[in-house]
Amino acid sequence: MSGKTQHRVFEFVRDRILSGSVPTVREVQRAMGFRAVQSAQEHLDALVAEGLLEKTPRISRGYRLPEHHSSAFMIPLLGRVQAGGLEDAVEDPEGYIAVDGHPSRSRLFALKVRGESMKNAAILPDDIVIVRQQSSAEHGDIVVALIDDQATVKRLKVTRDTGGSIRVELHPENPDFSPIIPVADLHILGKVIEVRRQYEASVFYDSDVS
Amino acid sequence: MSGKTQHRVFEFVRDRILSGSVPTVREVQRAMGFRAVQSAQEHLDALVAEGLLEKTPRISRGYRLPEHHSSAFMIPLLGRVQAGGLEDAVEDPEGYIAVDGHPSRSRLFALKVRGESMKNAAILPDDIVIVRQQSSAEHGDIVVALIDDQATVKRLKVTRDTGGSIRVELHPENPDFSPIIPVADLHILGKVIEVRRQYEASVFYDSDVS
DNA sequence: GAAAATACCAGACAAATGTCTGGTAGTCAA
DNA sequence: TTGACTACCAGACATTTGTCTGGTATTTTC
Repeated sequence: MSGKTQHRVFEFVRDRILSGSVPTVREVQRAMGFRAVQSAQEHLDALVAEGLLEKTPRISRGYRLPEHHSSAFMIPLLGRVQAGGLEDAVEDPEGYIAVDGHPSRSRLFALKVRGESMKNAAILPDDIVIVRQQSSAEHGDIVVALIDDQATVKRLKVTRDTGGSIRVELHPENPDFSPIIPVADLHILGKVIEVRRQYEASVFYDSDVS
Repeated sequence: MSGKTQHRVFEFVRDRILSGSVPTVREVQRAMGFRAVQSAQEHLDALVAEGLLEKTPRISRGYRLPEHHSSAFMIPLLGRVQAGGLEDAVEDPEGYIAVDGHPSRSRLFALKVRGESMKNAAILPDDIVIVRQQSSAEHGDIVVALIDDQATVKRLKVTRDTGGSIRVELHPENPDFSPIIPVADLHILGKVIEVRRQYEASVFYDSDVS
């Protein structure tokens, strides 16, 4: 980054892109207080030349952050996921959350965990799991599956019984719950690739305190 | 959502917005195969009227997803935090991660957890904690404190002993570890407000499998 | 000191873009 | 049949926006 103004331009553009609205050249101009469009344009060109920004020529708001600098984007936080799969649920998300560092941009969604069945895998109620959409998974993956018309988070186990036939089970990570052996078809919605838990609003209670 | 075409328009626009590039009216037109701009415009107007989209009039690519007011931004992921506090560590972050929904933009940083001392609080080694910088905290908060020139994540407990004097302890959430009762000054770096764990790269091993 | 580089400004033009008016064809209910 | 409604089309216009040419100071480099 050459100069100080350059840096300010970059910060402005990066913040705008991260917040979801790419600025126009003239918006950069105004934000920096330039009286000429060209001043902003030149800084932007310089940033592109330095590899800090990327752009698509001639299309409005065509600036992007190179992959390694952000890859941040928003994915839907779904409410109820029930029979019928994701299509309906994606229709009506509870909100959106920012993720980064994941390649499969479009096939991600987030879900709030219900119940304590994955407690021993350090996944608690109200945690948010980020899920990559896929219809199959491997042994050991934590997956979101549709059981009894309800989305549930479980560990997938694929074993081979004495007869040599393959056996698929969904294991909770909590001794109080029993494994689920799907009789019919197992509908896997996706694989959990990240877990998040926010403490901010939560209230901690400790009986030791008077 | 009125009709089927409406639905396709919404899906197209939503996917484009989530992937970071808001489409223009004419891009919607072309994607849908309309021969008139107005056809796309009307569908977009309808979606706005239904509350599925929001827009800023007269500005290009001015469509947004509702409740998308979440301003995502990047915070530094720190490497070693040692004596001397945060200042030095923030200088040289290992990288940046995207967060959203938190108000205190500038006073956030992220840290990778080492050790299993918070296992029973569902915080595992290599988890990433997002920390709000503050020098004091309340009973029950999970905090990052500087112990022996090393940043550590613990539960803060403030109790009152029989004499009535206040007693501050840092509790691990793992029976294999002992509580820390700081003799001298306790240097709190901040409060943990979020925990994240990524599974993507991790390898799950289960001895049941041949 | 001259040449090059930096950092900005003024003004313009063509394309992209949001928006408008006024159509047609089909469906559905009264 | 009529009228309302939906879904689309044709064409146009005013801004917005990316891009360009040509300028002026100031600083840096040789």
